Amino acid sequence: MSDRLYGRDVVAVARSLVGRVVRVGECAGLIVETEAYHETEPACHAWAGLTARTRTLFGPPGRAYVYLSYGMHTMLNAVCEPEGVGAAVLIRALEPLDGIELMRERRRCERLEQLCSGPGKLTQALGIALADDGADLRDGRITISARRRALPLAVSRRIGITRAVELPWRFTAAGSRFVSRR
DNA sequence: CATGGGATTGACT
DNA sequence: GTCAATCCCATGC
Repeated sequence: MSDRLYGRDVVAVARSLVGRVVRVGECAGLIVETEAYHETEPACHAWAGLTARTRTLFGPPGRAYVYLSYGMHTMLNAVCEPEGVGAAVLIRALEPLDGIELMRERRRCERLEQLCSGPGKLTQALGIALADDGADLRDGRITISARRRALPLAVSRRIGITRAVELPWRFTAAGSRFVSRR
């Protein structure tokens, strides 16, 4: 089941995840922005091969790959492609749905548009930590819905990277006010 | 073993 | 627009 959704081309999965719902406890949000990363391009952590940090990336699909960015922000990814291939979809922004007051407290931010409008923001809002690395996204603490809302998709280049910048592997819900950058 | 650069964010000029 | 916070880890001597 999770193999059918995640164990295939990472770019297709990145497109497919826009419009699904991420839920952690009472908090939930609609995915409005994703990016694909694959071991064959140098922006991907798997580019350097299997290391302690990227062990989860090369593992079975449908798990959470959670890592620390800039020493302070945790990033949530969904591991994709067959086991042994290093690839994942970075969840970059959510439209808040449930548990909004709790997310406001965690983020110390009132504005709905800014609660989950970035990969570091949404993990803080949802309470996702490094300990969630490797968790199963189907029946673990973090879930991504099987159902998906059909949203008009916009394609663009990935943000915040210095290598393989030309790849059009960023997918956003067209016109959404909740994406990290327009 | 020392160094430097991030799949970022928020504060500040 | 610029910049620091903060730490993991890849790279190079």
